[in-house]
Amino acid sequence: MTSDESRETTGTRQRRPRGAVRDGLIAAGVELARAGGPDAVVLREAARMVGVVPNAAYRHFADRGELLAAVCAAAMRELAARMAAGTARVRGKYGDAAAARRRLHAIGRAYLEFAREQPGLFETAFALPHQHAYAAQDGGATHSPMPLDQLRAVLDELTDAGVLSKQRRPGLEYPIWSTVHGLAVLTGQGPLREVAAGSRVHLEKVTRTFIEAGLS
Amino acid sequence: MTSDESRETTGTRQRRPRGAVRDGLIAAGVELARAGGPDAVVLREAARMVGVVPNAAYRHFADRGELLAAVCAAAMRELAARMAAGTARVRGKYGDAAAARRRLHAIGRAYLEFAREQPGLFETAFALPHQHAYAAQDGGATHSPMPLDQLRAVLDELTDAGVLSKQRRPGLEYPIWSTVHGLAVLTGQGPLREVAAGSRVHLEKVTRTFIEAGLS
DNA sequence: ACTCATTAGTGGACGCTGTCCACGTTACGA
DNA sequence: TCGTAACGTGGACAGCGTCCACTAATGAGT
Repeated sequence: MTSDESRETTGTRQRRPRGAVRDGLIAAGVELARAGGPDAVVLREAARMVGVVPNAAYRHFADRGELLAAVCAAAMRELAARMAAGTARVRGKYGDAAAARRRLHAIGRAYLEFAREQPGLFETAFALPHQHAYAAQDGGATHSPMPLDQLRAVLDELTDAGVLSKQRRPGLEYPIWSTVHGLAVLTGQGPLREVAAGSRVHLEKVTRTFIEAGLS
Repeated sequence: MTSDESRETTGTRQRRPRGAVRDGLIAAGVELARAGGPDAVVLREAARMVGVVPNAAYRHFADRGELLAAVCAAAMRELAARMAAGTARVRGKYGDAAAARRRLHAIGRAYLEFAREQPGLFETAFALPHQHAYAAQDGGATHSPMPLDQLRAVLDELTDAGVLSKQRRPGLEYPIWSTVHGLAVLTGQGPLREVAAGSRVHLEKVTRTFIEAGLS
């Protein structure tokens, strides 16, 4: 009604600034994933949200899988940021045993919180299509380290603090990550989803005790 | 070529025995899931494999989700059967500490083996749509207990054998299941999928040590 | 400043999917 | 035996991912 004259004939309606459509598609995809998981990232809908015709997306992504890969990377970054924020809130300088323990707990708590509050994004973060590698698209912004690296850092600190013996340290990040991730998945969309509704704190406490037992 | 006369007009080509179409659709869905995970369970393709028109499926399932739910249940049953077979192979009578430990190990090993050898079915087993409950369709065949129940039984045996103290026992099935499931997911389709290719046995050994530490 | 190749967006189409409706046929209980 | 409910069919629709041909804006090189 206001200005319908700009696209009188055919061709381009109006050109967005450099990379705006690409970023917009990813942002739209993130919102779709937030609401409905990776399957909800539908190319046509994302294009609609950006205000562009579906085919325009093919100028920026080879196919839907490539768009989804970018959305997955963004979701993973949001998870990493959440974890980093969680550990940053813990006071106590590096090497203090109690503080290091609290940081490990904070990492796990942030992980589970994210999985619970943003189930769609959490699922999407791990739904990277097998074909499309991460593409390491560094947009200039400085990101938080990946979950595995953050966990490694805390475990190294626990070793330096003497809480964790050097003998037990190697490779310990894998079973610990597995435990927390498994709990997130099983209680999120998995078979424990009703169990978790009633006794979430109990599950978390048991898991925490279990992990701490695995340290020694 | 042989007998094309049976469906000269319109209507039913030929009627299958009672429940054959339903069972066939589930079986076809299982094969699709085996090859490509839950997203590969496409209603029309399953109907095609059974040799029936797509709409026939709607006489047996309300929608695709309900078919998928049945396929998920079948996949979960196959996983449970695999685990039961794994523990059944372990010799030693109930209450023997060493045998109980071996049974716990066998359960976890079977779980990870199934996830690795049948990634599509494994993913599908945990892809139960949120709307459709399990529907507990007991076809008369006797099934193995669900994974959680099998794990509980072994942990109870470990308690009876004195390996696991009664104090640590309550709720321990959850973190242990989480650990094994998390490892399966992360090394299967997750971020550890290349890591696992080279050092699978190492990951499993570290995880086993971690779980055994959590018992005491 | 003007040209011109590259880039970015449009319009239309195709095949595939899940799902609905109306119809005909078969089987089974009354 | 008959009628009714269960079962399978045919045709249709909208939405999806993707391909092709076309056009308008952009920016580099002269």
